Amino acid sequence: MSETKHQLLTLLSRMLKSPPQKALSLFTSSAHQNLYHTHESVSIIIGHFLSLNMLSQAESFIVRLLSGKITSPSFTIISLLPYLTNTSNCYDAGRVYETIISAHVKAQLPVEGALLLVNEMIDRGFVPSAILFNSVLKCLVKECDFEKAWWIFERNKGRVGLDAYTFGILIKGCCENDNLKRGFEVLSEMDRMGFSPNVVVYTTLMDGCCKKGEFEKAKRLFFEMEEIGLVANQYTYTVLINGFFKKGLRKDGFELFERMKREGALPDLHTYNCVLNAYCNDGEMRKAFQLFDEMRQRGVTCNVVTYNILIEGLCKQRNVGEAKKLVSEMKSCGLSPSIITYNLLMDGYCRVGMMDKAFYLYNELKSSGLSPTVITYNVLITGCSRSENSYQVLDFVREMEERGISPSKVTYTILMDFFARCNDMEKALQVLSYMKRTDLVADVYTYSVLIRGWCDEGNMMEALKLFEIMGEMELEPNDVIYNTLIHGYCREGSSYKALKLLREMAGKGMMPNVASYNMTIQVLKGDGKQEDAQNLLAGMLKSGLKPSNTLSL
DNA sequence: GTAGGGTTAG
Repeated sequence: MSETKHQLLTLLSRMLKSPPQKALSLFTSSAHQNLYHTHESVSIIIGHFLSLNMLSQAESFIVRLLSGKITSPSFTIISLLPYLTNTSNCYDAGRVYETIISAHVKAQLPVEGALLLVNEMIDRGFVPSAILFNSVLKCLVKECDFEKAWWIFERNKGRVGLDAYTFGILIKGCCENDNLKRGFEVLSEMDRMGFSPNVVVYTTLMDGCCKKGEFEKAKRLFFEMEEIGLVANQYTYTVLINGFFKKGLRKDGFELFERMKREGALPDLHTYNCVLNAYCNDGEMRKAFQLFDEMRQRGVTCNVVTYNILIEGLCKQRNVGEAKKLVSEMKSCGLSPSIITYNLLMDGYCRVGMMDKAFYLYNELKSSGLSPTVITYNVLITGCSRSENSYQVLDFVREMEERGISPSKVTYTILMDFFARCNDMEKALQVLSYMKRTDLVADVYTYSVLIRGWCDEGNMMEALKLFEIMGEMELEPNDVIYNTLIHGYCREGSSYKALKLLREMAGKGMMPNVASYNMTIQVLKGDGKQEDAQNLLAGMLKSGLKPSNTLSL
């Protein structure tokens, strides 16, 4: 008999005679001696725990096994299972399954393994608890495999434990997968199956409605929820308030915030951050700071996000000095600036042309242990490309790639914009073809940059080609693109082409800018098309725009 | 301890 085999047998017999904790320590210390463990030795430990109803110990032991911290990683729990659940063992096989599956989920192993075990468990006539089933469902939804989660639910809903959480997880999944309709179906299904929806379920679905811009549906859910006697909590209000603000419904957002306070649902950190963000986006910094005081007076502790919101507001107003002071303030409150804080402040400095300060912060963030992100580089590259530091643009591209950060669609667009502004459309298009070789797809912003480039060069043929490609790709051109093309056509004196685009954009409900109107009217006049010019002027006045002073008819 | 809300770049 080999030396190690002898050691193992000795160990096994000692473990069998010892109480669980002692057995475990014997096992753990043996793991350092390069002993090759077998299913028997591992199952003795787990069996000890299970037979003494020490489920959490068994579970944490299995988690350690699964993460390869106890024995070789090739030791899979699934191969252990037959030893634990065979008929000669006294353990409750259902409980063994629950313990192992739960450990599997906690160890964040691929969910397929857990699913396999759930199915096996069901096939052997055991009923997974709601807690267990939910945790597996949640994993599937998290891994963006919602269809699979749905299928598992549909297939097993009569054979597993279910509760309100199950439906909450499914509704969240529906919303994240852009399937609001099915979210509502889950809510009815829940009712049909005899489970009462709770505030969380309603809140989740309301959040989904808001994110899809379906405010009427969200409001209806809110009323429905109150009708069945459920009381909205901080989450419910915050979801709605944030939803309103995100869609520009400022008045509704502020009204709901006041109502929330009246109803006694105390706004918390998230709520205040939402409302603060709304003020900052409106440039209402005075009101933002009043609210900042209010939240602190009410004992709500602000966090890094709160400061980031205020810092962004100040930076967007070009008040980087005050923003910098807030960073010092947050530090003195014991809050460490996050990478977002740095990105915001660097962006602020870039916007006011203080590139040296931005570079200084870039070095500071690196030495503070934070890692620059693709956004960090996008900020710096944009800053360089629009300042005297344009020679540094490619240095930062190189640096980000050296750090293993892949350029995003935004990075490529910034670079296209940079070359287009240098009147180097050849390079700009090279960037586009480079981007297409990755799996990134050009969007409206990308095309607007290139179209503006061609228009600035006076090459309307190429600009129009890109405009047509956008149509083929079913990308809806925005007002920036229309205005750019209109300017281009006016510059080359093509009054009717400009007029056609003006009408096209108005037909799509977009508002041409004043310059587009002014230029088109002037070019029409130059072409002797007085009637068209007059009509356009009338249309312009009707939509509330003021013609420029230089316009004489 | 199994479900819900807030911040950055073109």
